[in-house]
Amino acid sequence: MTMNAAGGRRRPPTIHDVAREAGVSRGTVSRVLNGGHYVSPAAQEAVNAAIRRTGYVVNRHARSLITGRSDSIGFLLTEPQERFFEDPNFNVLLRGCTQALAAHDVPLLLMLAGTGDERRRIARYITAGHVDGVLLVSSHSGDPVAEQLRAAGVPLVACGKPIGLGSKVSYVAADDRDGARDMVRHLLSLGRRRVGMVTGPLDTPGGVERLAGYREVIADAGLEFDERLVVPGDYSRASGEAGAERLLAQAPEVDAVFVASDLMAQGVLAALQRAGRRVPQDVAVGGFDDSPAALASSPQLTTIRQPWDRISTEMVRVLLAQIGGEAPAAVILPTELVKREST
Amino acid sequence: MTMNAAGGRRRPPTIHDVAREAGVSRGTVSRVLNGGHYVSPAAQEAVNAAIRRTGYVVNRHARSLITGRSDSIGFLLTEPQERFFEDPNFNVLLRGCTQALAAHDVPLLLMLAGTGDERRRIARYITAGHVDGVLLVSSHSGDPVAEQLRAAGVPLVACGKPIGLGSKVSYVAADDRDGARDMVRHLLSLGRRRVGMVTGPLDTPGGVERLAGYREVIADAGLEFDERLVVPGDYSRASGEAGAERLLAQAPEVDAVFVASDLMAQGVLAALQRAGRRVPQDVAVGGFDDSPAALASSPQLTTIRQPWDRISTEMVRVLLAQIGGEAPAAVILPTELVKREST
DNA sequence: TTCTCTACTGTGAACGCTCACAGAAGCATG
DNA sequence: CATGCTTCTGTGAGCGTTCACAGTAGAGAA
Repeated sequence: MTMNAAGGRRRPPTIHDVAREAGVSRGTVSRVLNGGHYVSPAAQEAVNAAIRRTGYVVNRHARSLITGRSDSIGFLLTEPQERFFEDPNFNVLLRGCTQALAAHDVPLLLMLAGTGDERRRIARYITAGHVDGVLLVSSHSGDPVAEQLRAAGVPLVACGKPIGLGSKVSYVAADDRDGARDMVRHLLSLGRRRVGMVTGPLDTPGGVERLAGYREVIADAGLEFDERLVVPGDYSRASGEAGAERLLAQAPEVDAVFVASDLMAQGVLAALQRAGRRVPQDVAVGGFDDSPAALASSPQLTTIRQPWDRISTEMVRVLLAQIGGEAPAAVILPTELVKREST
Repeated sequence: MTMNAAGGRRRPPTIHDVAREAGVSRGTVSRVLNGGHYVSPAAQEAVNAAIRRTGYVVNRHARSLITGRSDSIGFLLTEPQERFFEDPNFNVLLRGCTQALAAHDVPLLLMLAGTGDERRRIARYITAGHVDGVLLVSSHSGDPVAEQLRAAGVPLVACGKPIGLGSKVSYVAADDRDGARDMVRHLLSLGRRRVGMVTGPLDTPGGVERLAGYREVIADAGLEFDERLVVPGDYSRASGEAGAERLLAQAPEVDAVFVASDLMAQGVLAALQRAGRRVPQDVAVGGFDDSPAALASSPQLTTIRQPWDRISTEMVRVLLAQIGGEAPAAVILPTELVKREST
């Protein structure tokens, strides 16, 4: 147990070793490590060479102990676990954030809060200062963890506009309403006049906004809003399937459907197929997200692309800025209509 | 910047504060924190009360600095990113590991190594000792990162038997061969005699083993192995679709297909449907994984359940044991046949 | 009583780093 | 030649913990 255990690792070089190797003091090495201000080019070079020779890597624990920063951030998901399993958008977002953070050399701690116990544990962990900030995915309203973190003054950036939190919390979101408008306009431009909708959950901002966009365009086109054409969903595939069935029963004359997520749209496609409706000939179907599911389905889905790359990049940028002392910010990014086979 | 910045957080209580509050010394508090051996019940109680009163949470950085442990582990995914986006199994595994680690109060760092640069950065990060061990998902052979970590003596547990790494690396895997045998036996028991297969990638142990199980049962049943009935896949949905098309072209008399993953099976279902074959009447289809995709497809897939809960739990258990000094171990877990609509 | 053993407690040092401060050197200005 | 300024460098202290060690108190044995 002392010295090197079987197959053990040698004691890694410290800033001291580098200093000795470079013929300078600890302070100088530290300055080089932290931006190199007030360091002569000669010393700069000597230190860098010594770092390369020794294979030195900074000990983040020692650094954190004194700076009070942890130099790591948390990715907190408080969605119910089913959505996490089912929805590839989370993976895309997660990957984007990981990459964006990697560029800043900041590790990402994954925190999945399903049960209440987990929530409490994670909240304690975060408020104890073990992460400098939190990327939050929690679209439903009234999330107690989010509120607790906000109250504790933890830098926070939400994905999508959070409902119920004060306006003081940063968020990055796609322009849901505008995307919905684009899609419904597109469906109308195909000559469809009985355009239905399967909504997202209406306790989420995305769900509300996409429905609002639909209503606006229907009204602008001089069409009457028909309640029978709008059925509720919860973003899950199953709810899309059920929604389409209900839609067909309530309003069999429907000739197009705007579905508030690709995952639900998959369910809609399945239900339409079962009912013998051809897509897009009989019913045109438009999704939302441009998730991998949109390409995997057949026919491939026309959909609204959410700029996930930019969303993740912006979330990280805003969070790091906030950690650096800047004020909270809201960023809304444009969406894009992607035409494929289903319309 | 000194004292409390605007809206800032107060300096959290230290072990010192707790000691003073409890009327004992730092050492005693530390002992309570680390298991409570050689501490009188009275002191024990006083310390716990003081911790509760002060809201003390241990400073992990200070602890890590002296112990040399980071008390965190990495979840490293070196799969190509497409699979990560597409395959819900990763999410299930990730969630399982997160939960299992949470029970030990160990945070999980997510590391996604797509490009070569990312690989190098992550390898350096890990070998620098910033995590105590690594949960590895990298099913393809010849993974340079994995080999590097093994060589550096980093505790490592792979998900699935790693090809090409020395036998010194721990792994946890489902019994792929046995699962395949069960499925093919099941298909034969339905009276099918022209049983095809879409394999997984044959540079992965899972791919190899599932094919081996198929061959064994075909042979045991006194049937002849027919090359035309076996087509290669790579676990992706698209490859399942292509595989089924090829299978129908090569051996139109096929009356059952064992597909090496549920995701591919979704593709197979789509291709069969397009070709006008009814499932299961004309062709029975069996998948592998019991991923969420199996329930989402229609008809719902008969499949082989991989015990993901136990896999993740065991991975964490083995890894922690190894960090604690135990020798590497291999764990193979039984699978289970789940009958649904597709057979 | 005296000694030994066990159960428990306190104290200094150290982990590797950053930060504030004190100084040194070079150069221009009075 | 003193003075100030700028640029650079080294040093000591300290971040919050654990660990090894030294010690104390009480119980039981000699």
